[in-house]
Amino acid sequence: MATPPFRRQSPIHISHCTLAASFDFLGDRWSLLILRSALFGVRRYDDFHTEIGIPRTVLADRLKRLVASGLMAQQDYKADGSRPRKEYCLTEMGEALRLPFLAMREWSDRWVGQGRTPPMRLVRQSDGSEIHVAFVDDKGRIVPPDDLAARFEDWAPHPVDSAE
Amino acid sequence: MATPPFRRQSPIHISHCTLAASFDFLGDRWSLLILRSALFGVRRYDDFHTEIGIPRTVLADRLKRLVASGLMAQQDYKADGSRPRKEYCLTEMGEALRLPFLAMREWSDRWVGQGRTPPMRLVRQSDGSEIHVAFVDDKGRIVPPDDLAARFEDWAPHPVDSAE
DNA sequence: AGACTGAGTCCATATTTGATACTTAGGTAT
DNA sequence: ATACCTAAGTATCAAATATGGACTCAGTCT
Repeated sequence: MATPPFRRQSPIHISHCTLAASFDFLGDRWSLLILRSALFGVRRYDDFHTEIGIPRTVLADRLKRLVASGLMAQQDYKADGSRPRKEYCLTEMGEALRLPFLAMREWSDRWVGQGRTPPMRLVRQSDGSEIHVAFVDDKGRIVPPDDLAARFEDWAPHPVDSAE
Repeated sequence: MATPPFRRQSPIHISHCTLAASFDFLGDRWSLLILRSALFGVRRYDDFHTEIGIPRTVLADRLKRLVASGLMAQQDYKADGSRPRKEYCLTEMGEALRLPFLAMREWSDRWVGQGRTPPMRLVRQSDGSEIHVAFVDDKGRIVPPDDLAARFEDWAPHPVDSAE
């Protein structure tokens, strides 16, 4: 699977592709940056605003969409000396993005951060050993990328309802 | 690392974050869809156009950006009975996106494709066993997500030059 | 009561998108 | 050699989105 053969069409039609469907609600720069911050633990409107530099209108819109698509949920909180407010926390669905985002981070550290020491490393809490994202088979062995193959199911087409 | 503590700021400033930088050139719906098709083996302008339904002007723009950022390269090709043309192939850098994209696909099959049988599975070519994307440590053992920790380097800030 | 603050909304302008039509260049058939 | 065909683009322009600044709102603190 290292490099796929030339094709005129993808084997999965775009209207049946959950990956393509997910790009509808998280496939834009601002949503991705919000999710990045959220995965680091940021939760509040103004914190997203100042950290990301996103226009307030766009932030309000994106948070609404992220909540609507189930990635984030509003929660009440109350800081001393101020009135109760809402914060935006990742749901289990949103939290599950950590693996793909960390895979993406390894990619960007390697290919965008050209030789610079990555600012963050992942380690095993228990013994401090370095951690990476990789393909593994069902016996827990690492699979080299060129031993990969794709199997396509014969299925009655059920279009993905574009979660929007 | 299961759920990170609440923070007012991300530990990595956005201007030093290679992940955030990469969202500049691939963090939009169309670029992501083009890359999805490209990872399946699609290479030609008109094939992208008809498969994705992207407006021709936007396609031209996105291909230009993807080439400029090093993810794709133009190559000559010649089909029988027609004149030489250009096609857009993934570079090594673009090909390396397969892992993060497949991680993302597993996520979307699980969370967007709610219980439906995923249209594609990854298997080991050699023995057909099922393959997934996971965290592994340097001894090749799978790491459960809650045994993960992040280590931040003390580094002199070198802003990521926004590859644009 | 009045100032403060986080969390938004409103509005005018600038940019991007999307749909359709047009252009280009070499190969092929006549 | 001429006319036609096709993939790969450009041009144009109305409609949709994004941007940035000002404005609103509702509890808290003084």
